[in-house]
Amino acid sequence: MDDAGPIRRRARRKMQAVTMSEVAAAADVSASTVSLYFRRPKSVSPPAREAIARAVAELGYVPNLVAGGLAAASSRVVSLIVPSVRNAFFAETVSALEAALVPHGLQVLLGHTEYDLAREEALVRAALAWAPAAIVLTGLEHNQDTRTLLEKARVPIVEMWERGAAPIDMGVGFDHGAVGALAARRLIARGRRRLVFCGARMQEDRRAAQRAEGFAAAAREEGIDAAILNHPGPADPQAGALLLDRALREVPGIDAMAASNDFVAMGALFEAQRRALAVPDTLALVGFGDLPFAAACVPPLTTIRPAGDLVGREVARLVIARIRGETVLDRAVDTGFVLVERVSG
Amino acid sequence: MDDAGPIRRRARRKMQAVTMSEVAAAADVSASTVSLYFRRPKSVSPPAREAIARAVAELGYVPNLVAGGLAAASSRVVSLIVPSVRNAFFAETVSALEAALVPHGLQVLLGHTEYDLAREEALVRAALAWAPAAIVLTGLEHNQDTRTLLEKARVPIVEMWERGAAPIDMGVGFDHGAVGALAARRLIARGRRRLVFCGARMQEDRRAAQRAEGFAAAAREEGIDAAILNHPGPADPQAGALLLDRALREVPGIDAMAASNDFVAMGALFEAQRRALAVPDTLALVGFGDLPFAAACVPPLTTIRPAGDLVGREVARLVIARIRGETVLDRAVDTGFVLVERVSG
DNA sequence: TCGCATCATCATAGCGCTACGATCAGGGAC
DNA sequence: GTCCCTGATCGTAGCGCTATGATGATGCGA
Repeated sequence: MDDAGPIRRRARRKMQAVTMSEVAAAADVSASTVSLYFRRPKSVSPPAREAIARAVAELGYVPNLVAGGLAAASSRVVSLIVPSVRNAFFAETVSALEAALVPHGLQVLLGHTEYDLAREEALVRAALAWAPAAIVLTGLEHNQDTRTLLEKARVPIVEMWERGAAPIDMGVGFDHGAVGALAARRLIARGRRRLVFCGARMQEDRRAAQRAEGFAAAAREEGIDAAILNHPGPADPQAGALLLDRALREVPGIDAMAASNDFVAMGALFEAQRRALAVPDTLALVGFGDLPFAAACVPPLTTIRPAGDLVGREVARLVIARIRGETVLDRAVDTGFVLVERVSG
Repeated sequence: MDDAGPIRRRARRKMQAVTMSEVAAAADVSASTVSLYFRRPKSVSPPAREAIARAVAELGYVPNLVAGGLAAASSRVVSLIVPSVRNAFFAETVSALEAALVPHGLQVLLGHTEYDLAREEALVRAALAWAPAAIVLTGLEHNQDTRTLLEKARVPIVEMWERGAAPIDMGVGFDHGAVGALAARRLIARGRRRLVFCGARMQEDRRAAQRAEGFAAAAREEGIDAAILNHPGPADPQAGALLLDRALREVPGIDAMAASNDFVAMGALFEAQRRALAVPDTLALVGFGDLPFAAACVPPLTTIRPAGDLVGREVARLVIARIRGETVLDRAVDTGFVLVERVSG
């Protein structure tokens, strides 16, 4: 019952220079028409369209997507969660994905898990707070809380860079076990019998571990007992050098090595060169990634190329289709990989 | 005068599962208190705090930052614009910056210019639409429209990875000309006289061009006329191989080469190996970046290390200080660089 | 006892936009 | 002329939150 009467309140600070209604006033139309002009220009008559365009240009109007997102109950943001952009694979995917989304007016909100599932959960929580148009994350393994959060969210979700178990919503990736198997079969077909898989950070990088397992399993099928060596640090050339050194000591008669990625392979290549160990004659070497330097190495590196940019583009395709309300039939896209036969192995 | 009367409207679709007022109801406090709980927990009494925490956990409440951003006239987003995350330097910076911002509840909105100033302008426009807490972009060179947009925006702005002209607002980076000069002086001090700078994409990558110019200028001071070679494609090892090939043909008697980055240097190293050209005896080689493989090369690569992660951390420091309303005295931070003396040059 | 801080809590008015439904003009079909 | 359809435009009611200032409750010195 406290009808307080005409209390004067201090004017609230204005958030932005030019608002939509100011544009509307300048163009002599209503705010609704200006809004429509941005969302469906074709529904606005040419004269009004022109007047609004002129007003927008003159006033330097920039639409406020925060307000738009709130009103529309969904923002034009795609939340992207990867282990690390310092990893060349994810950098490529992030780049391709962003490039494919921008033409559709979508922007990328980026987060890094550093291979930590708890951090992933925090990032998913933060992502959800933005009412994103979609959430893209890496891999099929998540915390139970993360899963629950994602399942409850009525948002398109894409899990990428892995294939196997059913995705929560949609998936884009390939079978890492098959990559490892391909490397093993390649080396065996070339007459190698003492195989080692050298990986880095496999205690965290589950996909690298899958490649290692696929490698060992395929070797076993051929009656060969392949060794798996892990370096706990980052997957860089130094790890490759260290791993080759260990392999040489721990696996007598080693004649072939597969690396969990091309940087590791390159490190092994350099280490072999330092030891005057002939590649591929004495030691055959297969990498993973076909990173830009693989072809330039001496000798050129045989490697398995996943389509990192294709992953990004396919993710974008699914996301855009879902935002448009189209039904997505292929909810689990296989982007595959190819063996790039060069000289090293 | 159309007092329309009690028109029934259809209920608007609810945007999210649990709202703040539902949490408030469950915790038996007002929505204001819940809001305060999230913004300044210490201003809420312990019993209320506990009740709210319980309600949040039970209902699985996730705050809506879109609404918060609108009401508070600024969002917890930092817009980050780089040429490309496929570039290892920027990947490192993006990674370090994101890691430093997340603990402060800030998220990164990422955009790639691909070295295109028009694209940069579009990205700045899109960034502004999010009322970001800050805008971080790469380099000091921008379109006139971009500059105007940024100057008008009342938002902290950091220009990174370059130093020279005054930044629009704040700057974090180093002098690329000095990097080139350091490379030249190093090679000359080691007795080299026929110098070449090999760069890639320098028609677009202005900072690489600055390194080239600094290199040539320092050589000139020593009475040496250094050549500059540019490869228009991406700065990868293939470019390095091509450039060394060209240098060998176009610069008779060449005895030293500086590369615009370590990938290019690595390509030159491999090309030298292919030609049985001794490094450093016949050809000295200096790179830029100290990327993870530089130390692992054969021979280990002498290179100049910029502090890519430091750039990210310093940017974060400035951004956070400004968001907190602190005065930033050092508006142009020099992150410097160091010569990493190894074997190649 | 009063007066005046201090602290915790609350009610309210937007932030700038979009979705919805209403309105209005113009154009056939009958 | 009437009816209905279509296309363009508009007014309004929120979206979920935060900033602001008001309201009580409590403590403390005088």
